[in-house]
Amino acid sequence: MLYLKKYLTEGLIQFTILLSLIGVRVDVDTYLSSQLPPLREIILGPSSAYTQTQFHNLRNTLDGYGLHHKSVDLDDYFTARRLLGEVRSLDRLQVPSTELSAWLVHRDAEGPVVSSPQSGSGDGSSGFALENASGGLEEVGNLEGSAMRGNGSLDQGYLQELEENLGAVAPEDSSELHNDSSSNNLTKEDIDLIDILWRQDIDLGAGREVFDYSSRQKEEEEEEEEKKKQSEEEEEEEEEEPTGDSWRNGLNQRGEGPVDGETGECIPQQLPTLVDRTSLSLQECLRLLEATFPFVEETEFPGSVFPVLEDSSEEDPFTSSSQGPLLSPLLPETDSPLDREQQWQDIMAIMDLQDMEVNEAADPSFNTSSASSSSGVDTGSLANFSLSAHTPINQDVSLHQASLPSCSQDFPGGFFNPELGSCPMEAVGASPPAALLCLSSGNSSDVNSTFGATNLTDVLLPPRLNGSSNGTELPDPLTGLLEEALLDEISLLDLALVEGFNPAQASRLREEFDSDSGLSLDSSQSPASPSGSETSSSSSSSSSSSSSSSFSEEGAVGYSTDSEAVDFEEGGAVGGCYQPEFSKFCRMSYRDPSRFSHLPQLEHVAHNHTYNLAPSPTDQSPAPGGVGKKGAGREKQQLQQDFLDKQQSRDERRARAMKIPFSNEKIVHLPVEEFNELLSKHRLSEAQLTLVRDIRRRGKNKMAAQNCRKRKLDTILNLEQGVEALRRDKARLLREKVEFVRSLRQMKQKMQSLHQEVFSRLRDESGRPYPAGEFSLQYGSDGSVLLMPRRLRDEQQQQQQPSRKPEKKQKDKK
DNA sequence: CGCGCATGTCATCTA
DNA sequence: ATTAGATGACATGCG
Repeated sequence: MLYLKKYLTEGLIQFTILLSLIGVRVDVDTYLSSQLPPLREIILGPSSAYTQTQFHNLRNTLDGYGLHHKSVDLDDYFTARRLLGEVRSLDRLQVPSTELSAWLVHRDAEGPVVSSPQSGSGDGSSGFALENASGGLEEVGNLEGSAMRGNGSLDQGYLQELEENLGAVAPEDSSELHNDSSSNNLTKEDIDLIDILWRQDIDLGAGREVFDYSSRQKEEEEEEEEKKKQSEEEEEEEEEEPTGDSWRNGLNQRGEGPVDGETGECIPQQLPTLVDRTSLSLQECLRLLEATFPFVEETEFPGSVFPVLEDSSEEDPFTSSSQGPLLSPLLPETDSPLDREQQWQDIMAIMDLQDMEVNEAADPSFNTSSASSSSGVDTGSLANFSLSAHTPINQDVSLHQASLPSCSQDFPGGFFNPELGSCPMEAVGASPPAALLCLSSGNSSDVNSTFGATNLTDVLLPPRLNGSSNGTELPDPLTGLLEEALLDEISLLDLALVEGFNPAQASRLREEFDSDSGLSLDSSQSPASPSGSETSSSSSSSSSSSSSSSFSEEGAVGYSTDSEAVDFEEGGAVGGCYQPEFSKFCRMSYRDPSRFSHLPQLEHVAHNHTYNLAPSPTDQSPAPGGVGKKGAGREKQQLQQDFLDKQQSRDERRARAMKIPFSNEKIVHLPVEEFNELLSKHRLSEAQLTLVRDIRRRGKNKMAAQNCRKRKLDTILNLEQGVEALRRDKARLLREKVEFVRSLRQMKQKMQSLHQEVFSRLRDESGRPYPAGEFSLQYGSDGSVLLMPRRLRDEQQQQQQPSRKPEKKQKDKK
């Protein structure tokens, strides 16, 4: 449990902060309430991910005014607020809400697909399940378990076959699929372009709403379907023909511009991209699926992705699979911490990815700082995308998002369905075409036909992004930026984030571990390091500052005038051997040389800049003891007097001239009551009283001015520190983002390949492949896989919309 | 002599 | 109303 808590806390908080930094309101409940109810309580603990929310609450409710302007909290508050603002200003990102859709099918070694579309039933539960040989829907279970079952399950041989064919078969299929549209042959270059487009599809990350989905209803529906299946099987078979017609009808409609089931808007026709650059094994891919499914809200198989399938169905491009596969659960229901960790990593990667390319395209600093590397990931793909816009073959390549509100396109790329928000709208406006092109990377011929074959990359992307390419190898874009020093900082920052995103703590930790920060921050941090000399100097203020956080609190509150030092020079009052420097040192404890010895500009801070006032009559009056002296004695005394005059401040000399019977230190530092008592004890003339009060006033003000200046200095230093910290944080975040992008890219490639492969092996009873444009694989929460007509699925989704929230609440209670 | 810096001082505001 | 503290502005001394 502790492990889980730690991991979730860290991961979720980082993730939350990442989102928050880029302006996305983070609602952790949305993620966790339905899927991981226990984790919610965990995260809502002291180290809550809501820390930032609390911070916002602080800003909203108090807005800083509730804090005393001298308090440390205020400094922390402003510091945190400033830092947060700077961080937010680093990248102007818009993270789209994307969807994550995943599919997994179970192939039956025997026979054709048992189930068939359940259209026109009128009961709404029209999706039909693909039964395995044993009949009935099969729960998503352990992958190996399913495989070993042999009959009705995916056997190992098939798994291996899939795995082996992932790299080769898929591109083949893609080429065949593309044949129908425009190009017959996929050259290597074309495949590269497709791959590039795939990479560009990276930013089509999954949205949070994906994880909101409660598929319990689908479970019930599946069960209901299972019950109905036996009775309606015959009827379904009868309806299969019209359903098949409906496919064609739908495709015909699609030819005119298919209508999105939800939005009713035209759906640009998409062609599939079947490029596989798998480096992961099929098992890994399946694990990934398994990790993803618990959060899959909407399983959607690309409908218009395979428009070609309908026409080419007779050709049966999927010759590799002669057997009629059945959908069946492949996902193991492992719940090990590792799997859960995998899930979180996947989710975080997906979510964080959303703004990746947008950021890269919009953030000049990013591109400049990591010109060669960052572009290697996405810029390269973008550059190739520009090529693809001119290449006919690329028009057949579909990289799209299934859930685009206006132009939803169904395609395996819809695994990660970003919404329009991920597109840098400011570049081309918020028009859906632009967004579509931005997100789907100019994927289909429809896109080009609809919006012209203009090279949109010129519009959407900075020019330099179009320069580099290759897209094959993806060097770390931030290797130049992120140096080894950042590694340590990452952990520190993460720790700070977990602890509540306290910039002060983060920076403090950072300073503790990062000695060579290169900043002149030593002044603010030095109180802690040379504490030995400091504590010995009876400097209460400095000690207090050293114990507190590093952010300017010492400047705010740490300059307490050590009244205990008042008595220090008592007795040496007027005309005595009073040492102004020493008294000043004691008085202004923050002047501890150890603190400022690091600052060159403060090396001479201890200078005694006592003013030499224009000699007043009292000042020129000789000291009482030296009036009647003669010769060397008098001269000596005069020299001594001059020395004292130089050493003493104006007020001290004045006090000495006015024969004030107590030291200036007392005058200045005594509390009001004691000061008044002191005045009452001594019979002083009006002039003396005035002088004493002036001395007190000036003394107080002098200290106040010193404190004020110290605060200013600390503020400046802290600003420098904050800027540096933000730079590092930014670099770290960028690196993490790139890593997430990589991970997600691999995931998507694997997912698409797997899905493509599995779906291509599906055959209806007549041995024909199912047209992907008309059917979609849909997953239930229990792992069951349904082959469902897309129209019916859309209807179900619409019906299920209102009941989502109650379901989530129910799950929360569990 | 002018400049920059540190410091002191005053006036003013605020709590 | 008084006091203490904060702070901007200015003055002063020093290198």
